[in-house]
Amino acid sequence: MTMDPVRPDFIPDPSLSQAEMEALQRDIAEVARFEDDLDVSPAAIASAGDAPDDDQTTLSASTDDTTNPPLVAGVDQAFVDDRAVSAIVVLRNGEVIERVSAVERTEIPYIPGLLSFREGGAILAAFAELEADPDVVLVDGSGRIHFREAGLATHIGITLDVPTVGVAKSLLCGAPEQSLDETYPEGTRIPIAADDSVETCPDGTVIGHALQTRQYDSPNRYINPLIVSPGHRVSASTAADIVEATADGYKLPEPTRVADSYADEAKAAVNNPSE
DNA sequence: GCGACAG
DNA sequence: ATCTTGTCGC
Repeated sequence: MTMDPVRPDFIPDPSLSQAEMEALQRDIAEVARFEDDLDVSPAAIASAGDAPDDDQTTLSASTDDTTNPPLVAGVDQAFVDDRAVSAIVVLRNGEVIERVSAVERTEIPYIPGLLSFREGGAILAAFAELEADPDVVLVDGSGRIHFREAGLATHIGITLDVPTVGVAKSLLCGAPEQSLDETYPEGTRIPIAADDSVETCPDGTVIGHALQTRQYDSPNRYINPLIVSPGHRVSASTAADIVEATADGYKLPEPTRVADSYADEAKAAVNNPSE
């Protein structure tokens, strides 16, 4: 029971023309669902260290959530020449229960807006090796915050029909409701609204948030917020809730951090076939 | 034409 | 993303 495409017709094909890629993204955006349709509540997601408790403070955690802790996966890529290394880790209660990786040749260069056609193949190859069935997947990059509302997280979510969240380190498009050049305290959420750069939905639609998962106490140093957006089957606010629930003292949520280091490890292995 | 642009 | 030394701060 591995994760294979449920919608083969949406698999990112790097041999398509740019116009065809964009057309495919519009089709994806039409079937993408930026509403909650997942089996877990953010409150039931425990980070490393805090195991589920039975007091009544975790209001939205159901009995089932406590019995079957949600599985949260993180995906990240590293590159070696013309090859992409995709790493996936699956966490339960903040602990890694599975990790897989795959290596695929990159067929096209990085083009803003078409990232899934460069990295998608390696990511899907890695998912085909995964045995766990994650409740939600954190993908490095944008989801709905995309020119055609079909960023990497959305593309992967639709192809595998799994709930996904896009976690990016910078803003691809859209208009923050407040300047992102200021220093904000931890927990700050700034809505990102669609503007003229998002051609598939009405201006003003909230397509994601800038989320300050970490911030320095006082110095003249500051940390930029993460850019979080729905991939598929998750709403903008829940996407932010999930990232906040999986953050554990660092800017990046744990699933993403762990996938990050695993990708580096897998990359080292590609450079050193001996190990 | 110019600017902007996840990883 | 990747190439990289030093440096600031807890």
